[in-house]
Amino acid sequence: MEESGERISREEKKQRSRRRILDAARDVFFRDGFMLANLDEVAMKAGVAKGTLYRYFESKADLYVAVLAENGMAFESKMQEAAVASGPVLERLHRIGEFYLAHWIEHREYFQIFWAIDNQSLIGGLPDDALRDVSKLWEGCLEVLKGVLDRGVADGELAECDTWEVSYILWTMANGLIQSEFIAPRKELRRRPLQDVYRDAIDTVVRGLARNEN
Amino acid sequence: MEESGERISREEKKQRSRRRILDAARDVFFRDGFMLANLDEVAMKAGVAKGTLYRYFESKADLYVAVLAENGMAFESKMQEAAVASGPVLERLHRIGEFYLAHWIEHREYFQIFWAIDNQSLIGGLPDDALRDVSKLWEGCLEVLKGVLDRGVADGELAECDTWEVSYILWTMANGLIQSEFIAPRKELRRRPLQDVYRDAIDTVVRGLARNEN
Amino acid sequence: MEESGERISREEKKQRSRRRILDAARDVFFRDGFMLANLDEVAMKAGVAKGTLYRYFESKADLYVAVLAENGMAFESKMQEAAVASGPVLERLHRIGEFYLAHWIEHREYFQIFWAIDNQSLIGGLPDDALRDVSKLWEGCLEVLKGVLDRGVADGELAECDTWEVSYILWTMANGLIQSEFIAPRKELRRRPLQDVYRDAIDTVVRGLARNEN
Amino acid sequence: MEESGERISREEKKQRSRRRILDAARDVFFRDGFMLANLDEVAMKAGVAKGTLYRYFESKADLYVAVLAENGMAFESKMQEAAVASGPVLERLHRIGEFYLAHWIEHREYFQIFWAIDNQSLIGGLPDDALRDVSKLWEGCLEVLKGVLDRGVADGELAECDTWEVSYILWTMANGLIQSEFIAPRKELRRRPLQDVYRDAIDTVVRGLARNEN
DNA sequence: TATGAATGAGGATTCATTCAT
DNA sequence: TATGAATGAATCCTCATTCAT
Repeated sequence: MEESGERISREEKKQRSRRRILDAARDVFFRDGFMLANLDEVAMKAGVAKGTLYRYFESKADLYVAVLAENGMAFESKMQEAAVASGPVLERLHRIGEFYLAHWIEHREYFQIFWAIDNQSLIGGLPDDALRDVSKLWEGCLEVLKGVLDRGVADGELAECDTWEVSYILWTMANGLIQSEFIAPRKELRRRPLQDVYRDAIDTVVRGLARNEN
Repeated sequence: MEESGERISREEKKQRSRRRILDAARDVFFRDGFMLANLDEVAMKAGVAKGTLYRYFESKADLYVAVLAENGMAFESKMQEAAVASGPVLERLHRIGEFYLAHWIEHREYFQIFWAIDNQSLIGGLPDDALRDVSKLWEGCLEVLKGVLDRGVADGELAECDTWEVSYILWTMANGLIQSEFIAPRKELRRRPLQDVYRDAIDTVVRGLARNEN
Repeated sequence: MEESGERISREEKKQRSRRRILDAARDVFFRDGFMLANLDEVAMKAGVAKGTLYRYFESKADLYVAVLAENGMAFESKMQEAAVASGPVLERLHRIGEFYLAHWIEHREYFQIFWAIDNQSLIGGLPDDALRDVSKLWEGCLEVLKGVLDRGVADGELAECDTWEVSYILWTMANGLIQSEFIAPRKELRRRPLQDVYRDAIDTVVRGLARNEN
Repeated sequence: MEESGERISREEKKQRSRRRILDAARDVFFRDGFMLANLDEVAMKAGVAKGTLYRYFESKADLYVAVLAENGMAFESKMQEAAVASGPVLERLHRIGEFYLAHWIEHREYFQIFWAIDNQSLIGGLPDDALRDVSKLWEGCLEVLKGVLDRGVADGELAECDTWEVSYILWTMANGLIQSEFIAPRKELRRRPLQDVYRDAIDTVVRGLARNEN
């Protein structure tokens, strides 16, 4: 019992340290960017010694990737949830869109990085794993969308169309909207909530598809 | 006479140096990104001494901004051209879209940077001027689009609609498409030329607007 | 009874741990050298925790010295053996030489270290004890040689000579030969076994002494 | 004129800096060894900034190699000189031996390092070039010795013998003697100058060869 | 005006050692 | 007694910027 209690206590402490390091790293990385981020500060904010970082993460890049991966995993599981629900196609698309925008606007820093991570020239020095993971993340989104559209076409709710391409357009539009949210001056030009704009955009596209059929 | 000739020759020399520095800087910045770019290499490629860089540009960031600004100006003047032309609304939108995609895919590095420049966490250390300039650039695009749509509505070619928002959607869609072009694995999922996809997207949206009206 | 049994078992365990640590340390120290050797790896290879090392050895240097001392003791006892045997001087010198070369070529890493240990500029940070121990080791060799030579002179087998100096030369020659064995490219220049070369060298020197007398 | 004067002054300054860095590096490397040597101290002793070191040498190892190479080159040219001279074989061998011992005892730190450099485990982290250079240096010595012996045999001054092997023995003996000089306690056992011991050793070996022939 | 040598602050990483459990 | 998490000093190297020539 005592032994077990001891072990748990140590393990707990370890987990807490890891957590604090990740949190501190997230703050510093998002404020200063990968290159400018200073591990001294991360350690200080996490309340651990500099060397302790290296017991948990092999390198600065590794720590960065860990920060990103955490969000990626959270995103994926929530995305699956949002997609699983049943209902009419439009409604399902709205729901997915709502989640998608909400998630990335809440975690805007992650979006920026995921979105730009492929552009090696902006970051540089990141391990290839990170790139691959991010690519897969986007691919998953497209597949979810296509699944919904395919179902809609099969059910006769949607006009026949190239579901890959429509997924692509919808996804692309969402990303463009989110990104626009982060470009400071743009916001003033838009008076409606982003989610409403996207909802209308979805409707417009779907209507466009329907009409195309006629 | 001689003095004037000499002065001109000096001025020419200066311009040529500036040109070579900018070209070298562009190459290096785009290959390595702002943070990783090395001014030693820029100087070498430009065929000038390192110290000479500082006679033309105040700092690394200043040089970077100069590189970006050059492209920004070129883009703006060409964008105006593409927009000025007359014709039916759809055709004008197609033309603008074609130019927009073509330009940014040709200058993909600029797009990446313009698109992400406000994300401090990716770059950091850039002067505010750069950010403002880029914002204005995007604003100009939206205004051009809105002008075309307003005209279309006024002429009865287009259904009544919130032209700001439609501009926003169209612009957003284009940006998303371009960005997607740069995410390696995405390309394989799209079998049609990007420009065709965007053309259809425009049509779909416009059709959606028309049908919305009914 | 039980207590005693337990104590023995504990003692045994301790000895086994010590043994495993020394073995692991030897491997790592010889592969990477004192400075580059990593105690993490030593602990891992020994199958104990890092902290445990410090229950057996006070410091990295202390562990290193222990590794060296072990070989030193083995060498000394075998050297005594090789020298004790009787027979004509030449034969005894041959036998000692054979053992000397064989031992150090088998334990080349030890030789390298013993040979260079006083060169602070190569290692550095080692305690003075180590240096003293090694010096004594070499001194012992010289004394053994001198003993044999003195006996040879006393028996009339050898010409009168400065036995210190001849010991010195013979010892020096052996060391040079062994060292040369470890310098990669040298090996190709020598077509005969090292032991044969040394045997001839001994003969040559002894012949030289004899002739000198004449 | 002025321009040229300027250029020389700069060049001079550069050479002086290089010189000071090498000198400081030699002192520190020889006192602390490669691994323990601190470039901060080197810079300080050289009276330059830390970064300046890297304008002259690519890395710590590169600087170390430069220090060694300087001595290597000096040795080689002097060795050639010592060997070129004419005279009876014995006399030439004595002269070479005298130079060899004198040089390495004067530059004892170099000897230690050259001698042990092949033993990666003592140093570690040195570029392969260094190793190759050092090997060549020793090879050169052997070739010089063999040249002299071959000539002696050809002239009938020396008995027929395997000149490779005799070179090897003579060289080996010299190295052993020099090394013994650096093992602290040994020195007290030898009352005659090292050079005299070696001279006698050469004589003994050559006499041994002659007698062997008979 | 152009040069390029010199600068030095700044940061990631390692690892022997300690100590609470 | 054994553990292994935590420590933090130590150090190499980079590179934007300056300034004497």
